[in-house]
Amino acid sequence: MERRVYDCVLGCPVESTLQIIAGKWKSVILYRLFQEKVGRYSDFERWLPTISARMLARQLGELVADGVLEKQIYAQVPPKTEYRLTAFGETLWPVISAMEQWGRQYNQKRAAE
Amino acid sequence: MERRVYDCVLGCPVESTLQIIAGKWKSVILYRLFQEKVGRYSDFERWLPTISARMLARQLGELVADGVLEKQIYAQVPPKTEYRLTAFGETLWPVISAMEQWGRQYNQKRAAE
DNA sequence: CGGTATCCGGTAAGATACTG
DNA sequence: CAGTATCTTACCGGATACCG
Repeated sequence: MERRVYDCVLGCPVESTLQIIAGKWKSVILYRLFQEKVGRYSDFERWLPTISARMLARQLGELVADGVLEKQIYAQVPPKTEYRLTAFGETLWPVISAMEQWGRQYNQKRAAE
Repeated sequence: MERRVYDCVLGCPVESTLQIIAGKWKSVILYRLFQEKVGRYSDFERWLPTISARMLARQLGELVADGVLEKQIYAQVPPKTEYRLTAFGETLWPVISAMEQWGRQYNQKRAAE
């Protein structure tokens, strides 16, 4: 597994959180999973149309490695995998929710200018 | 002014928020300002001992450009500047607060392992 | 004191091709 | 369908030197 975006150098709690959700797509992946509960690889490709296969696999893998997502593999042909939030991942809801509400306000403010 | 870390490509609210607070040091800068209310350049150098002068100036500048911080310059020798949150910046508190609480939990979990 | 200017390396992120 | 492998690019962030 490759490394994540930011190392935590100051021990500040906000830094630790950013370490998990930073990465160009992770916050959106999490946001969609909070809405949809479960997502397959091809679902994410639809939800994030401009992401590359490599980045999607990496960001999902890092979230799994961090214990935020779990991956369920069905041993069948054609293959099928499902990603969902772990109980630990669910605890991120206050963070994602706050980010969503603030971002909504911000988008409106930008649109009004 | 140089560009920020992530462009918002999907229009997702969480993305917009990440656009503002992403950057290796921004969340910590904001967190400290919520605690201290006001910070001078040299204060940040103490609070973030490992940041380079260039990065400190850049991250502060981007936060000012985004309307989150305001910069007050005193025309005197030696020069003196103060940074504080704008009213708009204050609205980020729910986000930073949620990140701080979650990060605290996470750090404890890591420490217990 | 509070910054800029310049140069540069590491790595996040992208494009494309291929596979069990 | 759900990914890897490989190569390449972009740019974030660091080091150093200098300035009003």
